[in-house]
Amino acid sequence: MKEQPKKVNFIHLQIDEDLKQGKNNERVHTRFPPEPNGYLHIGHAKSICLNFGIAKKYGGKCNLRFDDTNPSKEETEYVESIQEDVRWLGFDWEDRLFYASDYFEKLHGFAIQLIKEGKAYVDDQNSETISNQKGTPTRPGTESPFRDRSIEENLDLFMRMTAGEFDEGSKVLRAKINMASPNMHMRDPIIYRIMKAHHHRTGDKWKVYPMYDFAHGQSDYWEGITHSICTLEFEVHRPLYDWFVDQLQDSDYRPRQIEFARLNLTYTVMSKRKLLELVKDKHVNGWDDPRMPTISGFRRRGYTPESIRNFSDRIGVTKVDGMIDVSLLEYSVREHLNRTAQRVMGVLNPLKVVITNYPENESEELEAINNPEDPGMGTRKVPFSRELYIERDDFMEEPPRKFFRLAPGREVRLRYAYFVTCTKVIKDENGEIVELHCTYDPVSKGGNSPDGRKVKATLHWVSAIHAVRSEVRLYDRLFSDEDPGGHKDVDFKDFMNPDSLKVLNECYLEPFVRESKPLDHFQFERLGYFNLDYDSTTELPVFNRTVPLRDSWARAQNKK
RNA sequence: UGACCUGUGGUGUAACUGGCAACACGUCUGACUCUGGAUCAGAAGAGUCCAGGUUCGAGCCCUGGCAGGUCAACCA
Repeated sequence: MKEQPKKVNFIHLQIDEDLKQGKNNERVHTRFPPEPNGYLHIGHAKSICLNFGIAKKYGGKCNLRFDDTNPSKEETEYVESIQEDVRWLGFDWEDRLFYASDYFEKLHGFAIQLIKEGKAYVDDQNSETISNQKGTPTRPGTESPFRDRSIEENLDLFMRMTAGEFDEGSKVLRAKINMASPNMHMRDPIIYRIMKAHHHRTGDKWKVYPMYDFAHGQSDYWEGITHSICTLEFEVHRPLYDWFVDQLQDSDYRPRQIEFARLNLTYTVMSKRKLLELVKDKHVNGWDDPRMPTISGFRRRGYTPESIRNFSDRIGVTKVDGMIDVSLLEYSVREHLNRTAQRVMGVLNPLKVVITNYPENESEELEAINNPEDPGMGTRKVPFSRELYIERDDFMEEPPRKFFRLAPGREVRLRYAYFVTCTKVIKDENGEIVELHCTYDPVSKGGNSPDGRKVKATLHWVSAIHAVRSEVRLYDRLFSDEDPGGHKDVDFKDFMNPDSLKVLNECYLEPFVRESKPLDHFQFERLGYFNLDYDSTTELPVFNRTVPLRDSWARAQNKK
């Protein structure tokens, strides 16, 4: 499947420059370093495509590393989902699956080294006191009274912290850097804290855990990462990471951190904390709810890896913090699914049609094209009979100008079938239209008119007795505001769209869909792209609408 | 009253060591069509945050502003 030609971004340019200068023996090695504290979202997909994409472009490597330094938030479930998502997106870390916890021993040794060099000390103060002494961005901090403890005492205390002799929160290990630095992160950052929590990989072995800032840069260093790509908010951490690597460095090799702007999408939230809240408080049905911007949500919704990769490439990579219109994402799926999705006919809001001049108890099979964009996908047979369903929206008793579909006395084409003319409208006692009578023209079989007669519209339809009754779930944006998380005084949940999920139970699809497996993609002609959901049973298939087709009729209506 | 980062059509990105601001999405026309889809053809829309400066020439360089973002978790 062809993908767009890859765009060059500023990171590629910097790598080119590094290569030209012969840095790091001209190696290129990146990594994708998620914390396993939630499911991956589309913003992570951008980072995954970037990091693995760079490795591919430069003939280098890309590691998958879990930054699992906080056992209180991390779980194996997340580790597994993350691997599944990265693989599904089409990327391979080969044998390079790592964990920050792989380095706990080394990190601990490094901390001891810093203590011995007089570059780290144990502080007995509580977090509030330490925080107050840090100062503010505009005012320098003040030094801790424990800053000048002897190396021996520091060593002894740190070993006893490690042994679990002290309570959580009673002591921390801090790097001794500069309390007056204009960069807050250099003001004697905490590098180890006491935590008596069970770790998903190291179990109960450790009573002290390294802070992320103390683990991340060193992990990159030990893995031989050359380009540590991360998001903008870590820019101010870079001097600290460099400081730690300075204490370790034993050659010319050094990872270079490059920051880029995280992805923001309109009408959604993109923070794990907020997504977790939606899941925990049951505002959605789990991390893979098709309305979620998670990779698993998009997968279940019917997005394809190709479309997400193309999207990632189209949005580019910069340091400008912007907001991408979801319509670009939708364009990306439509573009891919248009070329690849099996076409099928399905009626979402059925209106019964009786072809009065078609014989009773008879049926025939008509040939339909599986994908007009790809003749290689072949054709299939669609059953036709006297009683059909068409879309309610495709009939109007009093059609306005420019409504081309069925109306009393009007002739339209039933796709791949016949020309039919509406002869009678049947209503119930409430005046509700319940059935249409039509006649068909037998010589128009297949949908062609031998006499060259034109018809303004082609409708999709399903033979009533052959139809597969299904449930179809229609999704709309989860939030009604462009930037639900961007309001200071309003909680993002206040913007939740009450109509983000609409379930239709009386949908009729052509028999072809019986063959499908969960996640199979279809275009329901004239409606949109859909895929089979995991919730399907043999009695009741369930389909998700991935994205509707562009609909210029509906758009024209909306403008009024 | 700090440090760091960022300012290019509505949105997202381009513009090689200065050389007529380009592309995509979106929007709007029209053509074609057995999907009011797709496709094709075309249009509108920015003079690059502002003000100076250097230069034959500045989105790119310099100076000074302005605006936005990030940083004060024993989170990552």
